Amino acid sequence: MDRPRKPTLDTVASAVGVSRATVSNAYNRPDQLSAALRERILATAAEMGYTGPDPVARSLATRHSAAVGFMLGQQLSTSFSDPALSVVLDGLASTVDGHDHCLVLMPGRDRGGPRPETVARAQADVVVAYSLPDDAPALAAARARGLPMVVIDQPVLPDTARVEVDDLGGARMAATALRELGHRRFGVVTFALHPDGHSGPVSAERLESAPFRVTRDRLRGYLAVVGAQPVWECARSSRELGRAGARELLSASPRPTALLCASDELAFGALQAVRDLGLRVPADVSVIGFDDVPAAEHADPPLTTVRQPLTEKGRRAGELALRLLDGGRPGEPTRLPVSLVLRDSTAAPE
Amino acid sequence: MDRPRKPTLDTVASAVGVSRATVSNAYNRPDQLSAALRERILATAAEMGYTGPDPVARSLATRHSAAVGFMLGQQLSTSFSDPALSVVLDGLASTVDGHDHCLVLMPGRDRGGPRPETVARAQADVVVAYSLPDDAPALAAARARGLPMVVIDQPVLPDTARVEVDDLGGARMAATALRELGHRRFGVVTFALHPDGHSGPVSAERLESAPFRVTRDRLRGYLAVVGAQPVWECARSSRELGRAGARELLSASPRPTALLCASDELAFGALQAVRDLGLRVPADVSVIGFDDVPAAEHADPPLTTVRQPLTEKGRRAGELALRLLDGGRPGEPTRLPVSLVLRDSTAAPE
DNA sequence: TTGTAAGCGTTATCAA
DNA sequence: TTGATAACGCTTACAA
Repeated sequence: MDRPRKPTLDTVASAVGVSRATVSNAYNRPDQLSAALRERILATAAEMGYTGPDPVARSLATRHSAAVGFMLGQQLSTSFSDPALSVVLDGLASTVDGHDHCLVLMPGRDRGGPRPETVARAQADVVVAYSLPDDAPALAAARARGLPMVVIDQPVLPDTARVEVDDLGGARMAATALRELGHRRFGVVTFALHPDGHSGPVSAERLESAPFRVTRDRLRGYLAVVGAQPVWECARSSRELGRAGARELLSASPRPTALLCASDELAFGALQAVRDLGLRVPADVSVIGFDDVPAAEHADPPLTTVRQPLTEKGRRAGELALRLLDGGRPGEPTRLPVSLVLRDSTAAPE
Repeated sequence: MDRPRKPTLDTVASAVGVSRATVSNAYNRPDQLSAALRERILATAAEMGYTGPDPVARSLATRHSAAVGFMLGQQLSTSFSDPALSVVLDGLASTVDGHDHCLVLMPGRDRGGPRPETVARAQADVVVAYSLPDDAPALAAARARGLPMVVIDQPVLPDTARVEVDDLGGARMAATALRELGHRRFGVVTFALHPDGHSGPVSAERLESAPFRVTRDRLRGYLAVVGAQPVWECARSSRELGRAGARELLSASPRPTALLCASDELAFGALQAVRDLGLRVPADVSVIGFDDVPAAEHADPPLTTVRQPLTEKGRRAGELALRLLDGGRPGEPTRLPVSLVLRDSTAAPE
């Protein structure tokens, strides 16, 4: 079988007996040629099985690809499984969707982010980076390419648009509420401070050198209020790891009366850990989360947590991305408010 | 300011004093030149701010872009908010991630799928279609481009790889279980049969002409067992719509003793609707779902549902996509098993 | 080990 | 309204 070479603009052009430019115009600038000719071109094209300009060639010529890239510090699949992240992406997607751009999710991980080669190859006109460590190679790669960038949460980079939240203040608020209820012995469960897969207790030194700004701030916020207290780091923000971490913290004696978690996912695990030990929330142990993901209010008991406007965060990032695409300047960082949502997982210690 | 034209292979080549091909080799085939020369080239490149071959130009020359496209019948943001879909995408993403391909999510909606123009422009080597109506223009567009395609759930198309599940059998199983418990009066809550945004009661004619195979099969499965019973269609698979639909069905008299839902999301809404009316699940009304999303077992009460292996579905689709990418043949459809998971939302009628 | 030359399939500018 | 012609930036035989 003689492989039937795919028709191109040229093929169609010579079939119709016009120039390539004219065929191009038939697709891109209908007003540049007579309706009759255009009709004829389109008909012949259809007949030949030509589906219109090749997207890659077009992108090469126009130098843009109508796509928004997205890079994150975890596995690609986290985009769909982490509740907080997926709400952010929901917001981002709805913005991008409305403007008919594709959303390009980049794979891979190298010290907390896609590999630089991946970034160098990704077909996108702008990228949004989600909570990458300050030193992620992916960041350098994106900059080097000169890709406009919007950064969610971190890091702070010159010439990038930014959307962020007051993690420090939120954490402080949460810890303060607990202290005012009378709690004095705390345990803190956090997700990764460093992209090294470590799980376990956290030293002050490890905390201070952490490249994940968000984690660092939430932790600092907690500790600023409650003083030096045991901290357990989980490699990822997952229920399972939170459960294990909380169990470790709860095995200390005297036992902490309150658990401060860096995310709702971890808090859900902590809730489970308390039950595992035959204890009750909040009678024996108070648990507080961070994010206010949709599941927080349906947890058992409903989770007290620090709310950040996740959908809005994604939406804003999307708007900024589109603006950069149009040649706009990054402008001042967008700072979204946080607030404490009191539910039933917290109470005064007995 | 004189806009500093971005350096290209050519620029670098002449700066180093070699040919363009050699610079290209320095990046793509390190073994084709001496280490020393390569070193020199890379150094000069770095110095000039050249970040390596432009991805679009490279794609044009090689005719592939290391990206897997994904198209679905709902808004882009559903990818992150629909529990069943996001688990499927989780599986797909983890496969794609491991092979260092980008995942390109296509936006837009036109009769249940991205607009054909969008598909024509998307930069991907293969596309995965998720539960698109048989007549979605997006499908034709993808075919026309000659993009290899893997179809999840539907439609059945020649020359495409396929992953599917026995929706009909699963629904039948669920309905049978309820009948055997003694239920005789049912209500059925379904998501869209047609991509027209309609919500309300469903006629037999509307059911039979439905272009959404999955919906049709689940419904047929239910009705085959329970006979002609009232069906309420929701425009989307959402808790809110499920709640409203269930409320309608429950207002009939005599009241149905069991609600058959086409998805867990709808079932969660139905659970709520039963409570809204001051009734109890399962004492007054039994509720059954479909999918077995993670939240099903944590629902109140834990939801009886038809399990389909969602993660596996995505993972298989990913593997098929990668195989097609390597020039493989579509092969036989992959059919994944379903099973009934009995939890606490079903019981014998009083 | 390096270079030459012919693509890859478009868009865009400007003249006819 | 249409057509030359020159980009766009790269890969890859094949020849040197």
